[in-house]
Amino acid sequence: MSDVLTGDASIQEGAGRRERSKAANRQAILDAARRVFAQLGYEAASVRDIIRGTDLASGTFYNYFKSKEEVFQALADDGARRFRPVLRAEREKATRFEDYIHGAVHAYFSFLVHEHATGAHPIMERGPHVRANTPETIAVYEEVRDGVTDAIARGLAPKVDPDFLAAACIGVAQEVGDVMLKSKPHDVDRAARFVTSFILGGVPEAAKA
Amino acid sequence: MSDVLTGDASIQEGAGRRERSKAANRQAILDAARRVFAQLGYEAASVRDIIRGTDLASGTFYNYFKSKEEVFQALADDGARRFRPVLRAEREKATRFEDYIHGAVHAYFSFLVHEHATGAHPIMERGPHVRANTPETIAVYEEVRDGVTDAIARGLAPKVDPDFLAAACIGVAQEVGDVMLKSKPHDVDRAARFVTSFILGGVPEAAKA
DNA sequence: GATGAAAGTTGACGGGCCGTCATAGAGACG
DNA sequence: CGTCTCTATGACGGCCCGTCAACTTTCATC
Repeated sequence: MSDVLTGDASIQEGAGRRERSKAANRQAILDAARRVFAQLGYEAASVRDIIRGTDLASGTFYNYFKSKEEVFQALADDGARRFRPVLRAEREKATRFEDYIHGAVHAYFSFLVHEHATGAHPIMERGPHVRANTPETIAVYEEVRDGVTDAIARGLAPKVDPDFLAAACIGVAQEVGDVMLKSKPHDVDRAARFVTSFILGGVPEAAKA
Repeated sequence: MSDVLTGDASIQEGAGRRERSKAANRQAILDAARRVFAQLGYEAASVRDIIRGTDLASGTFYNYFKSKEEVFQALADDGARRFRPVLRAEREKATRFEDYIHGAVHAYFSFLVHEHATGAHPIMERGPHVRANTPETIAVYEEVRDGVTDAIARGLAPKVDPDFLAAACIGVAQEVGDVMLKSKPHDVDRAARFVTSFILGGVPEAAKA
């Protein structure tokens, strides 16, 4: 039930009727938004489309979110918020740099496949592709950067510009992740091995430059 | 005048009045769109905003483009169309894999900095980040994949899944490119060295996996 | 040049979505 | 039960969308 990967954000039951309904409405909007974004794509979707996916009135939407963009960010934020602890756990679990990278990459790809299955699919095929830059998203970026900074400080990895390295790791993971999602069946292990090796090979070379 | 980097697409003069005006209008719309997207961001921009940036009437817009998205794609397409030959030239010029990678990466970063200076700046800071998937964009992707496939075939690089490798290269270049653009002054050489080393280190390792 | 067809431009129009707001209704609390 | 507060509602003015009939410009032909 409390699987980190699910976004159900199980509604807290111990509270007044008021608060429960509030949480339920918010969640209803988020759920509808996920469906609508998946179906029409972010661009084409309208606030009205989202609200029509619930049993709420149009005005109610604005009690919860300022705009379509804010809903999207909330969804992205949710994802990042669920994923970051996973990443951090990998960092703390690992004693070797290789284990950290592989753990993190593998976790990311598993996460990707899971989200992909949860109806986020068509959004990637349709129109301009859209990526959020929310606090939690940024936090994930920073978690990665801290991870590598930490590894360098502990002498597990050679001295490299952490900003570049974090960017490089994220870039490889994102793009290879996309390729993996486009080919079926999704071979998480193969992709993770590729990316891990690629990064681990790249780091010492980058350190020399 | 015929600098590959400029998007002026110098209007052909040897043609009827009709065609010249058509080309001029199209270009006017594209120019206005570039300005408007840069100023307001892609999301916030409206077709009306774009057309107001020209001396044309609203209806005229639709003689040239179906939608805001199509203009955006045309801009992306233009960029990709100008950049692809540069990439191909690097591929044909290079005799060693390292030279190809470095040439390509360096060219890409130079291109990035140039575009960045041409008012594409604020678009990256504002709202959800948007990336196109146009024929020419895809062609660039394929050019990269062909480049690495070719290198592998000629024995310049170890045997690796070309799709993964192309994705990895593009991912690293894109993300590190973003980081480079965010830090001033833009140190193209440093970023290019980093990415080149990273990739060249990663490839042989990835080949083992 | 004069002329008619073809191509292109224009801005007004119906329709839809936006975000707001006055109103109504549903909890909370004594 | 009364009252107060908080939330939901949907109608409203305003803006943008994409279309289209009317108009203007270009071009081929005589």
